[in-house]
Amino acid sequence: MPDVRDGLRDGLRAALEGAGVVGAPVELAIERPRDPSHGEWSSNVALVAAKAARRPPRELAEEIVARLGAEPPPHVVAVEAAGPGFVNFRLAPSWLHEVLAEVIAAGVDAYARSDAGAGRTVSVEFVSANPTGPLHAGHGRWAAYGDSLCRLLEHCGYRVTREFYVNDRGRQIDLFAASLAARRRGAEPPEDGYHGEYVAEWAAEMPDGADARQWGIERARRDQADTLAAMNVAFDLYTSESELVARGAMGEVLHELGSRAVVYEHDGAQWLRTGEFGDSADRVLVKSDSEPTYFLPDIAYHHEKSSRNELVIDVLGADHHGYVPRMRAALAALGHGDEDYEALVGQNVTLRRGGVEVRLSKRAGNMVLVSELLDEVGPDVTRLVYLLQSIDTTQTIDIDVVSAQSAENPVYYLQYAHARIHSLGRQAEARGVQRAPLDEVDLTVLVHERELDVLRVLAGLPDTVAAAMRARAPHQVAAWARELAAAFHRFWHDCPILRDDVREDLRQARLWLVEATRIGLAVALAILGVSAPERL
RNA sequence: GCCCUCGUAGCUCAGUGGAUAGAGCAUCGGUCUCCUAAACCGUGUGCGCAGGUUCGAUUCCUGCCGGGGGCACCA
Repeated sequence: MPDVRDGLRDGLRAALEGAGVVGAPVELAIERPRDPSHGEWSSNVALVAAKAARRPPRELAEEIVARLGAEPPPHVVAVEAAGPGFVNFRLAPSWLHEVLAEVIAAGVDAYARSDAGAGRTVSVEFVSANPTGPLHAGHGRWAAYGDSLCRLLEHCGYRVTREFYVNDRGRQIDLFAASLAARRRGAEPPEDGYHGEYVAEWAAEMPDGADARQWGIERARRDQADTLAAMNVAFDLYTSESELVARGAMGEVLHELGSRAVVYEHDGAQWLRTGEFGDSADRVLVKSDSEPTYFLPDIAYHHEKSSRNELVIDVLGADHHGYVPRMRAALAALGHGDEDYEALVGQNVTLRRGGVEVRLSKRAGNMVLVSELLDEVGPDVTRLVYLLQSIDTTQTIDIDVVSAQSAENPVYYLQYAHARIHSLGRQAEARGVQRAPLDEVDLTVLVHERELDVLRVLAGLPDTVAAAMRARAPHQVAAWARELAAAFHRFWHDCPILRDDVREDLRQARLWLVEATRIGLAVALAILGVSAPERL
């Protein structure tokens, strides 16, 4: 896809050479200045090349400007040296008309795509909630985040497998089964068991003679799968811990580690030398009672994932951050490359209702389920709310605000833009207005600042998507969508389209501008996994 | 005690090694005989504190203070 910066970069390189700066390893950044009065694009060439050139940056900038002025790159109407030595470009609106044509040509399927991933395989594990209960609002964050991250990676040319690991054996399961069985016979669950209301509800559903463990796991998994489906999240691969163990993966990986001489015995237990691979201590693989710790099957699973993927990503909650060094160490001990494993640790979610914080606990009463959020506000709002914020900060979801049918709800701003676009389509149809083919439309009539602002935002989507992918930060796409919505609302307010007093050529160009906006919004929403209503 | 993470406007949050740090909400005041006013326009003494690296730090590093999370032969 053509990029206006290519021409600017070529021009800058030539000017730099003309100025006698040769061979300097210059990181040539061309960015949008924060202050629009500094032009459309700005480069720091002179600042970074000054040292190699042994000249003051401002002076170097002046010379570059003089040389560029003599032979300006495409669309450039003025080049200026500014500040400590920036080179600023002023461009004709034609560069934005080109952007509009590109967006339309690419369409929803192709705009802002890249092949940065080059078809590399990546496994992304997320949610992986224990099959001991429904998904709570905290899990919802990882469901929304993990799935959108996958969409981002796919958009950038990775081959993604969405993975869910089911811890269906071990102590938690024992407790869950015991709790279920106890409720079934009308007794209290064990002290350290599961006391949530759902346990009693599920126990009431349980058929006579059913095995509480097996039935309970299935019940929990079905509940979680329903919730995930309602959130528009679909996993490619569920891996059951007990099946993994049953097929001998645990013994195999233990043998593999043993053959690499990184396992030793101490106090009757078998330890892995994770301390030698960057962890703060060695870890137990097999306890002195011969029972494996949870860690061993986990290693087996990660070994397997690493063997069938070029990159392995785990999405984890903050409470699991301590787990990262040991898994990283175990994978290193198994000979996997350090860069091929990524653990993304996000902060927790808290809920607020009626002005008070609701703690997310598996203990009864105040647990807020994803399914409740879904019931209250629907899947789109639920996902969008999760994705509006970086996972690096603890998120407080105010249920009253999120469920409010008012402007206070941050989701509506975005949805309203979408609804307006579709409303325009309905209006146009009702009035018999049709878009002429793009190559018959004169886009150069788009010179209103509101129109150009929309195009400027649209021009930024490919960069935004690429950056969001690299940063593993889908919320950046959400932020971009809000920017686009804002630009669109302002355009809408100032630039009528269907009104009788609008010239036909301008109307046509604006209709295409709206179509490009629709495409940009659709691309962003697809990455977020959100669909927007066609009317509010 | 050790480790991770966050600290930006009244609130909820974006943001960048650069030139005057943004958006929504809230406040106050404007804008519909006109494609959706859930919109638009105006209204703001904010990067926790102190050092360091850099031509330039809110951004990177160190320390401190404050919030959250974690430190098992539990998972």
